[in-house]
Amino acid sequence: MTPSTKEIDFQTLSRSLLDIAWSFGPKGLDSACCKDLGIAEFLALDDISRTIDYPVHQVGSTLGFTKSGATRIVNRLVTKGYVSKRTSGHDGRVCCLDVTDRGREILSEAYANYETILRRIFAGLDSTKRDALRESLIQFSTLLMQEGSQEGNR
Amino acid sequence: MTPSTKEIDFQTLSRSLLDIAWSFGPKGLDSACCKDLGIAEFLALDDISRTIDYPVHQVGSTLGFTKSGATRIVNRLVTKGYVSKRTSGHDGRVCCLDVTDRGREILSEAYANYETILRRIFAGLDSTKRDALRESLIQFSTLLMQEGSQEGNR
DNA sequence: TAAATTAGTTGACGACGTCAACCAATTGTG
DNA sequence: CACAATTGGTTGACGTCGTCAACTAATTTA
Repeated sequence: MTPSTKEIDFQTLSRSLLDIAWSFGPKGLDSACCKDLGIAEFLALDDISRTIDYPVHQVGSTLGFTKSGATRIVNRLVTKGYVSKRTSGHDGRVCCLDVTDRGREILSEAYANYETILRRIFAGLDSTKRDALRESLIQFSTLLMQEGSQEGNR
Repeated sequence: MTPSTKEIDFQTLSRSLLDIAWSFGPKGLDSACCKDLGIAEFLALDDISRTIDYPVHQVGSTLGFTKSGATRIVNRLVTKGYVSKRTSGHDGRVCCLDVTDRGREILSEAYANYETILRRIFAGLDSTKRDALRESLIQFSTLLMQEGSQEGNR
């Protein structure tokens, strides 16, 4: 039986998305761009840098880790000097995370590395195509995040 | 200093791509769609299923693993019954990998799962937008793969 | 023909994240 | 108000994953 065109499209798309994911993973750009940070650590550090009073458990719930796993990730960031901890004034149980200056540097460097590579990837496109592609990727990411949020509410 | 618009765009794009990657990783769709396969195992299984006489070392070089790492991945697929091994007739050192019927079933199920989720993600878009987005994602994946190939040649 | 190279494997081990138990702080209930 | 229940974070034990280095066997090279 020959798959219908529609089915082939979704398989190609799925595989393409998986390839994209793999390319940004530990074997791909993550190791090239993020120095000594795994992708989970990088995302956690980025989130922490954008939010005031970011608690440990938020690392876990945002990225899908257990409390214990969140602690491990946070402790690695602290050990590396990219994040510091302090107790929340509002709740004595809560441990708030702040990005350090060094952490901000690391983030900047990583984003600069990603930019360099993305510019290279887009180099063969005219600016209209490039912008369209960029918008699409951001749109898809937004749709994915929304889908993930809805999944979480089930 | 206020970042220029251009810099913000690449940072947003980078973060979006990382979010996409994370969404397809072990904490995201991979666990939802691929049963007992990690993303590396899934990609290896998919590659093996598309190629005749796929050797173990190809698993390593395609996905960025050492020989040893490739052996581990392959052995896990064999243990799960999704891949079988045989010695190549052309070269007694080489171990050729074949996908089993069970392996094909697993791939089909996983792709069906991805399709279901992608349909849901695209549900709010009209078909023109949907097709454009789909094309863009496949295009970006292709560009990424090409970039990765050039990197490999350096 | 022997040395060098290649394909694949294996033991040891470090990195990562889960589970379960634990402690302390806070919230909820009677 | 006192106590039970819940929440935030940590820690030891442990399983999974992939690397390194050493090894064996097959093939290629000089």
